[in-house]
Amino acid sequence: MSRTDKSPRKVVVVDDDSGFVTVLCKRLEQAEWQHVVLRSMPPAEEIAAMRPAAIVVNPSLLGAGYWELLQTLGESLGSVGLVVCSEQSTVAQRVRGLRMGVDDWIGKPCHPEEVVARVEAVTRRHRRVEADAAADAGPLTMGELEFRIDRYEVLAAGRPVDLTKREYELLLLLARSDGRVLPREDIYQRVWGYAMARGDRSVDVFVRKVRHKLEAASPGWQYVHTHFGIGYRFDPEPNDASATLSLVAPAAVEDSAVDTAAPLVAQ
Amino acid sequence: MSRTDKSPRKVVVVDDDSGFVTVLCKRLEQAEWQHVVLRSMPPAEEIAAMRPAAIVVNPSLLGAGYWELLQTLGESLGSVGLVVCSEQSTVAQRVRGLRMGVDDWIGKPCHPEEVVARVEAVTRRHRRVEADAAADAGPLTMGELEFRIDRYEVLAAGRPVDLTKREYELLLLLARSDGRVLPREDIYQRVWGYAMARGDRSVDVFVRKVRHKLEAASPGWQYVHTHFGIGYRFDPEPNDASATLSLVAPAAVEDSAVDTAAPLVAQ
DNA sequence: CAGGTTGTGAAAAACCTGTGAACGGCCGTA
DNA sequence: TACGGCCGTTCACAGGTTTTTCACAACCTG
Repeated sequence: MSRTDKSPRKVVVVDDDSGFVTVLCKRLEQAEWQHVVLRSMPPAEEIAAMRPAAIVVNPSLLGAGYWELLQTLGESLGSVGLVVCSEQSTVAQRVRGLRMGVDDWIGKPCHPEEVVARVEAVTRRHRRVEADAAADAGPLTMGELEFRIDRYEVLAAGRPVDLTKREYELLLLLARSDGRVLPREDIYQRVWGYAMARGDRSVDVFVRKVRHKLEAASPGWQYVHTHFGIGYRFDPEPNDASATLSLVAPAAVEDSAVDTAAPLVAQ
Repeated sequence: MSRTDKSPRKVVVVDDDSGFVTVLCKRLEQAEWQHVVLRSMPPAEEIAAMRPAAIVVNPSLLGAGYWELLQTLGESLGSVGLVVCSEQSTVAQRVRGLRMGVDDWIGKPCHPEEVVARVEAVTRRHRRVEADAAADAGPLTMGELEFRIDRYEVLAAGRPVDLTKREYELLLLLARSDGRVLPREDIYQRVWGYAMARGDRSVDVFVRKVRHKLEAASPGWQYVHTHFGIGYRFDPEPNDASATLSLVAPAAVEDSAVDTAAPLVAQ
């Protein structure tokens, strides 16, 4: 599958290793990638606003909130490829990063050509429609909720909802998934950063806590929906009479149409 | 009846380095991956038939047709993740491989945990791309049915059909098989994830449930057809009016036979 | 018509999720 | 150092839902 040239490929490089950056940029130009170089880490939304196909980031610039930032990046970027290029790293760090949403992790020293190739591998087959991505610039609002991502806070009808960090991360992950059903394992993997053990109920418990707080802060709305045997889905729904009825109606399927020729069903 | 199979994730490992394979398998088990180990490279179709989420391959087993094979793999596998795990490699080899469709290239020695994490990263990305593609391409519709894959949901004439996970998977499998007859054993294997025991009637029972729900949600259509002695086939067919009416008012059959041209599509 | 196959309904078994509460680690304060 | 509050984890149980299993009826095919 050949590239569509009409949509210019763009990559954001976040690194302050100027030697590396210089060489990498040269290669990127040869490979016809637009590139933006940042010497320090801006908020994730700012990067998202540039709509790159991928990001190459040196985690040493992420400072204290290292993992949180990686995670935020992974979540908020959606289909944007996330490549980490670090000075040195342990297996454990790489594993954790990969589990939290990093698409590829390269250790320096590395050949810039390989970085380009890995960026391309990560972005291959991505042809995201520009239109629907345009939404995430401002503060994200859904139902009565408003997410202030830069402040780690959620407002319900204007009042702050008091969420712990995990609760916030869980809710944000769900909310950003645009109505998709997220399997428990995926949720765990992305919020906790490592694989979920069999029988772990943490996700359920946190969903309960989040639901409880949301119900208190924004009564009359249902946000988190359960998909039996799979996981959860975020979708703000005002609950009123009609919603109640729709829960009853499907049960009535027992119905008449099936009575075709069943006279013998004694009992 | 050990019901251990919770996650249908499967990975095929093609390598003859038994030490490595042993350790890797242990990790895969911990991470709850089904895995198949092959000591030599079978034809690509054979691998595709196993429907893994990813393949880990040691390119030294590819023999002469090295690159061709990698390419063939990359192409024929479609959405299957392709991870190369090689003894040693040059930058040029890795770059070439990545450009040809390899999703990640790991050099030995490597920590098996990292291999697992990379496999997971690759499959996660693939799933994400697929979900995006599904969302972009619009939902799959057949007859009155509309499949919303990212929501694990089926709509009949616009209204959601309340299917359980298995029911949904069964229906989706049938619907995707594009009119082919699927033997019971195949259906079972692909939906349940392991071989069907002799005399097991689960598939029949679920076909019945699905039929019942579809009949309630989309009357006037037949979707699942029985092939005696073999299995089932999906094919949306509007019932003609005579059949429908004969259940209710047999006397009117003669008159209504003319209606066959425009059966119940509207609305 | 015989013999295996499939449809059907219902009951039993297995499984999942919601829920409340207890436990232990962590941290800031007294 | 002791104390108390906050958080995340774990557990057990209740209440539902789903899946499996069974027995029998209806059906197809040769």
